[in-house]
Amino acid sequence: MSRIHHPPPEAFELTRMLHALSDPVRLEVVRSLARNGEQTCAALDGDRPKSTMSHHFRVLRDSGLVETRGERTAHLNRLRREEVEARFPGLLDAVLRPES
Amino acid sequence: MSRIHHPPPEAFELTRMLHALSDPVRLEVVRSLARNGEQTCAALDGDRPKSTMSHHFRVLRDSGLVETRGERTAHLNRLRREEVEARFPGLLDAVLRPES
DNA sequence: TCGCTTGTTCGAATAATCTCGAACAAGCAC
DNA sequence: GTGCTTGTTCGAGATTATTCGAACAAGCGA
Repeated sequence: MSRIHHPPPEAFELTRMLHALSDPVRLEVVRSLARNGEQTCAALDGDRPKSTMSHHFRVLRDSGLVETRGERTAHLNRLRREEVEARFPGLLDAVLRPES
Repeated sequence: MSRIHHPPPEAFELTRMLHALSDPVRLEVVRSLARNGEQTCAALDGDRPKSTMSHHFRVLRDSGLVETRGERTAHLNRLRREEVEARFPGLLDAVLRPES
């Protein structure tokens, strides 16, 4: 929690979001969130250190792709599908195709 | 000329292409090519040094977004629209929207 | 309270990217 | 040939990303 800030859709920047999506680890996280809905950070690390994942989640949050809800001790992450779709229509669909 | 290689669509990698698109200069180049068709490198530099633009064009080529045709002394660049669309449907449309 | 769990933050090392001047290659005109 | 133009390549510097251990904060249960 604390200084976790989520930008409003008007503040989304395309290049920032594309950069966030251009990392294999983060892209896999986004796909898992799209497939399985809300998940904790722990469920999404691929045996990677927590500090590494925390960094990736921060990049995803700053871009607007992910919202982290600090419920209880475990944080829940969700994909901001509607907001991203409204701001950059078609982008998520293109990136989430299984064969991509 | 020389070692300019253009990957076939099967070799396109999504993360690589997203990274190529995540730079403001390169995104502007891609948009200009989409809007105006084939253009030389000189027509696309924004008063940036040639070596800088050459670097960006190489990133764009390696990702599969741009094809450079070495006709005469001036090289012509074109957006590989159909190939990108076939490999990652919807991606270019999403990125080329004017309001993005 | 103590211990356990989940994530964040800090700091540092490593790696990758971006930028740009200088030198080079190739085509064209004269 | 010389000169001019267009781009590439090389090299270096500066900036930014990525990775990860260590320390920290906060919630929950015994």
